[in-house]
Amino acid sequence: MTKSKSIHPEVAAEVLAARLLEITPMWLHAMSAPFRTSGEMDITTMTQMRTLHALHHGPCTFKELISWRKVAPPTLSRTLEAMVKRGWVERIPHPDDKRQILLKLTEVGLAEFERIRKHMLQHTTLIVGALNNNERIHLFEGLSALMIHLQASCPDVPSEPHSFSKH
Amino acid sequence: MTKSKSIHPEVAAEVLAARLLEITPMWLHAMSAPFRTSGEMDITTMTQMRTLHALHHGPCTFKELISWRKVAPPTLSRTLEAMVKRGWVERIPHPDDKRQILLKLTEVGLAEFERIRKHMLQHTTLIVGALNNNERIHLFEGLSALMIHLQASCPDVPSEPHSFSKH
DNA sequence: CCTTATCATTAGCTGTACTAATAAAATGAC
DNA sequence: GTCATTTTATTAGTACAGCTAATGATAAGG
Repeated sequence: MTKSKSIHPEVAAEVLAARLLEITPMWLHAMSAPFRTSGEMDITTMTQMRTLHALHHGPCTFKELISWRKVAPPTLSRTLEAMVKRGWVERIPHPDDKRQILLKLTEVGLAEFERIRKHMLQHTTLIVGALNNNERIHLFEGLSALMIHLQASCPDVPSEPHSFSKH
Repeated sequence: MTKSKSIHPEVAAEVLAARLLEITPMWLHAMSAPFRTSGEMDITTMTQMRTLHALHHGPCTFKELISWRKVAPPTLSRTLEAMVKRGWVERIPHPDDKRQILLKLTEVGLAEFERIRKHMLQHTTLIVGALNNNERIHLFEGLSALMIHLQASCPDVPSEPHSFSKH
């Protein structure tokens, strides 16, 4: 029981992949359901949450954001339009290139990000609280390993917090 | 190394939750990116894939589908409209209640489901293939435990394949 | 029989994704 | 230095997913 190796001497990549495909929709649903019912946040604004997350360490250019989110420029343009209208994000002229823009979280935007993040963390904690410590260890270890490999192609934030015009 | 307990004597639910929140967007992106670039499937049609999955074991009523997907009736109605237009799903009159309808996969719909499923499995296998066996064991064990708890509130398919008018 | 409840759809809103076309600014060729 | 080219963000237009409110058809109940 304590040593899983004795139970599963080997887990084929395909078996693990199947499990991941099974659990992904369930997980998304479990994670987004409370927001949906509370009317607080929709699955559709997960994308806005990602954008808030990208900016919460500091400003970033439009160009970097589309490259990180891997979306087409008009898609981000629209998302930003909505977020600017809500007072979460500011468009700032780029000091070195008038074509480009810098995106920066407002105070309100940062507060909103942290509020939602806290809410999501509480909810997720409640879900995984149903696991016992041994199960949590397995999941944590496994996810951490997966994350390392995913991060190579998909970093957590677009890049280091910027320091423009300091050269 | 072989016994994770010696490394992590305890993983707080909140720590695990934070990791899950971190990895979820990365995972979604890694999973959907190739479909997006190939134009084969979009993140937006994940919902159609779920609907196909719900029906691939047999017909199901509209009512059951909205209860399983936990979406508003008009949402499913529209999704079905698109899927019917593609020839993947049929609307069948309910034998016992003229208000209700039964949804059934067509041959084409089933083939499409299995084709996409296979494609997704191959891609996911490629991703988790980067993990070593020990990591795969952890992830598999952890996900399996999580799935059991999620399944209570979110079953894999709406219900058993139906057998109407057999009573 | 006639009111009420249930069921699926339509209409109309928001939001995310795409491509194609556009306007503004930077870059390069000459 | 001027003009063509490239780069950058936006607008226009389309498709899809989510919602609520309103509709029409059918079942159920008084």
